Amino acid sequence: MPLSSFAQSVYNLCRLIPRGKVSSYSELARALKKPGSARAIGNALNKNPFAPQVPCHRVVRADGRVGGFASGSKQKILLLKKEGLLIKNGRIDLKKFIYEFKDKK
DNA sequence: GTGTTGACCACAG
DNA sequence: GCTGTGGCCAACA
Repeated sequence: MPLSSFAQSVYNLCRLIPRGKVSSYSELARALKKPGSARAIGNALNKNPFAPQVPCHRVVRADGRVGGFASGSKQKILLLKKEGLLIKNGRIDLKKFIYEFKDKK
């Protein structure tokens, strides 16, 4: 297996984010049942071997900032704008565009 | 096994 | 709004 199980789970969740919405690294971490691993999530997405197949650009920071991007945060913002999101000063209105993963209990 | 790095987060000032 | 500090986790040397 070319990829670690952790990374696979991350990409798998990214794929589930609907177009026109975004999610946060923390949110992904919670979906993985590993809260606090937001940093590790970003690490996995940075390598993202499935880009642009996987919409990793739909993952932003918890405070609404775009965070980073392998091709430059600018490119990330542009992609999100194309998806119909509103970005203000490099920031996103999470209240409107955040996508929360359903945690099956 | 230890230390460094990184697309992070929360808190304090 | 900003910076700085401490803490979290995974990957790599």
